[in-house]
Amino acid sequence: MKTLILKRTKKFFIIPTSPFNFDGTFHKPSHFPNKLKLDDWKPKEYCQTFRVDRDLFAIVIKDKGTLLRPKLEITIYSRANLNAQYLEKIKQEIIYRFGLNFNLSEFNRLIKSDKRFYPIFKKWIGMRSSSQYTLYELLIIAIVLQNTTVRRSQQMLDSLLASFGTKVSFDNKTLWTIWLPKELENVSEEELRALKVGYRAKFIKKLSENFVDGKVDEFKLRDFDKENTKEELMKLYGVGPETARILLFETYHFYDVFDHIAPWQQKIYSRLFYGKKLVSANKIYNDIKSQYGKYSMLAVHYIWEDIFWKRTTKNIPWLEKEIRL
DNA sequence: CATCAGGGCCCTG
DNA sequence: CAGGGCCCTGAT
Repeated sequence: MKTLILKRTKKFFIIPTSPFNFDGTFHKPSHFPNKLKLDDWKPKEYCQTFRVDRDLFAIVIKDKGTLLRPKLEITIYSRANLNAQYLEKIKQEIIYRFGLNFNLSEFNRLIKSDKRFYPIFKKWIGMRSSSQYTLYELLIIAIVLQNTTVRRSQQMLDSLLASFGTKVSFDNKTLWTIWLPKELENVSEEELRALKVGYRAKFIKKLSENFVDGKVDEFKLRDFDKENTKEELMKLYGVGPETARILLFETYHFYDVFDHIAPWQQKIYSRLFYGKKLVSANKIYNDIKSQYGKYSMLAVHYIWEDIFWKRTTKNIPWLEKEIRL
């Protein structure tokens, strides 16, 4: 097992667009927690391992501002000394991944006319859709989520990390990071299957090859429109419409990717939006689209994360049943 | 004990 | 473009 110790530090500040919600942006309680943690969070402070190209860092982000005058203090932990140019690159990467420069004013006006859910929106005003990960990293997570229960997804990611991940120590903390695509080059499908990832072994193997071969350019896609980005993502082995949708929302910050509702999502939406056990997917789709339009997925995200936040302090029986840990 | 479906996708006909 | 099959696991 590889352990990386990061001792050198550099500090800088980022001013996100206002208003900004620190905890809602840097912590998404709906995401599954595995044992070998990739990040850590407490109110006003967030840290994670952080890949930029082939380099590996750790970052600590602290909330040093307010909702309306936001300010983030970033500390980068690295092995080598970082020059100003490289620091700027890391800074821009943080800004992109967490959507720190997005203008949400139109969305913030829209939610005011929603009498029923405005109290919830108001709690999270300034929250962004974000992905702490590189494209490849989020794809790996999306693949272990496919066609299984959350408990098994956790197990799969943990055993993959234990075999191929890197342990990173910094600032009296230890977190893990996902391997690079190239590091699976000499790993066979059988070895992956031995980690009980099932038929996903082939997906992980071929997907990693796709990245090594340069079949996709994470950064080029940032300039593509939604349809083209989706098309490019779906060229990757193991990526279908649902996985593409997750990436379009979290990695590429498209706010309206509410085009498909899976049965398990349908059950949770039914409770959230109608207080009923089951409402037809078509009705949910039409209602959400007509109310929130080009911010449909973002609006759903606010309501969705809110119930998972509530779940951290109180038991919600129907939700426990639906997420099937 | 057996059967089944799950936070989809690939492949076939 | 509809439908079967897929690795494993926990629920029934």
